[in-house]
Amino acid sequence: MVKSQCCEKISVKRGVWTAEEDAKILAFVSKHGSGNWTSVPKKAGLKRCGKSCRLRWTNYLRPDLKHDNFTPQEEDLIIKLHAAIGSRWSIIAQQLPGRTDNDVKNYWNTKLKKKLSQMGIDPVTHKPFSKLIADYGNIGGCQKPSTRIGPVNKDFKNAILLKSEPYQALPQGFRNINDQPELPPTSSPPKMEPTPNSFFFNQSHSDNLSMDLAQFQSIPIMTSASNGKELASIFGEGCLSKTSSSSSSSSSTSSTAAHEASPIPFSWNDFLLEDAFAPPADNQEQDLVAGFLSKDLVSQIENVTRQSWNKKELRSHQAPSNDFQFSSSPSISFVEAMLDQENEMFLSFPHLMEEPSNY
DNA sequence: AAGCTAGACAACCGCGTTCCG
DNA sequence: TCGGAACGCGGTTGTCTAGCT
Repeated sequence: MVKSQCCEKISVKRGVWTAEEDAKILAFVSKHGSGNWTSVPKKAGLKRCGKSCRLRWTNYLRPDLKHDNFTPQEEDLIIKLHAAIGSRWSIIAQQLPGRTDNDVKNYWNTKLKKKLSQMGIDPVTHKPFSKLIADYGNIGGCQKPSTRIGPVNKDFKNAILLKSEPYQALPQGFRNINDQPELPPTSSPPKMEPTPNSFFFNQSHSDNLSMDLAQFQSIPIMTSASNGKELASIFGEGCLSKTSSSSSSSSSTSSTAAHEASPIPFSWNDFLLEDAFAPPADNQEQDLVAGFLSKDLVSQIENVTRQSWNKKELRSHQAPSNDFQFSSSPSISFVEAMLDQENEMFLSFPHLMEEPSNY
């Protein structure tokens, strides 16, 4: 395997850090500050590459880091942010003081994904597995399964296997937190339809908005970063404190403090993406929701989604983004609409696609 | 007691972006 | 403007440990 560039030049130590090495890093940083990590190993007398030193510092040694367990409030925030922006761990971590992106990522991969799966929620899309099963069933009617349906999410598969008793499978304490009935059975899916016929987050669609995470990530956020209300409205109100502080100050700290000051039991249904897109009940509630997010986060999410969108446009050579729409009927499911969109791309750029569609 | 397994988390890797000469 | 170095990020792998057989 090819080693990273900085580690090719000299023979460097790898693996677990010793207390002596940590002490050298700490002593060096306290004296010279962090930065210019490539020179740190030499100056600090370490046989590590600079990149490794930087990681050790940022992920473990920084004095402002918390090393205790994640609180339920932090869990709550991680899941909601993941539902909104996906695996942008660094952005999520910025909303959790004392936590690193690595911490958040590891916690998600080892704990939260599992918990959501046990709840019958797909941790990738934040939709109930029952809905995904229904969508796959719909696809089966018009697709060639061997060619058009991608690999099913591992958690999805696991959850199907667990589907017989998903709720009962939860630990006792977890059930107490939730205190929600089991997710709707396949026969009575949640209100998910119809699919919006545009990539734009159009207010006119908000009543029946149902979006996949990937779709959301592609959306250039059309709201004002100065208030963030529309963006904030994607979050459910279940875990928000009614005594939330003003929306001008940030953030996770204030929201966490608000949680602690006036705990309101959150609903795991909040983490279903379609619920997250449901509009707040009224303006007052919208204000409360807006207070949930810091301005920094709102603008960061804006930037991320904008960049994502710009890249998408460049790659696809599409017309301006507001012309980029599903051609499908709004009455079909989102998955079908995505497949339609993919099919259009197949037809437009057959030379770029390995597997042209026949339908 | 030994071997196995799963969970937790630290560390690494590769790639994209930013910075700077 | 360009190219290389540094940095940041997300995904993946490695290591340690506790619990179970």
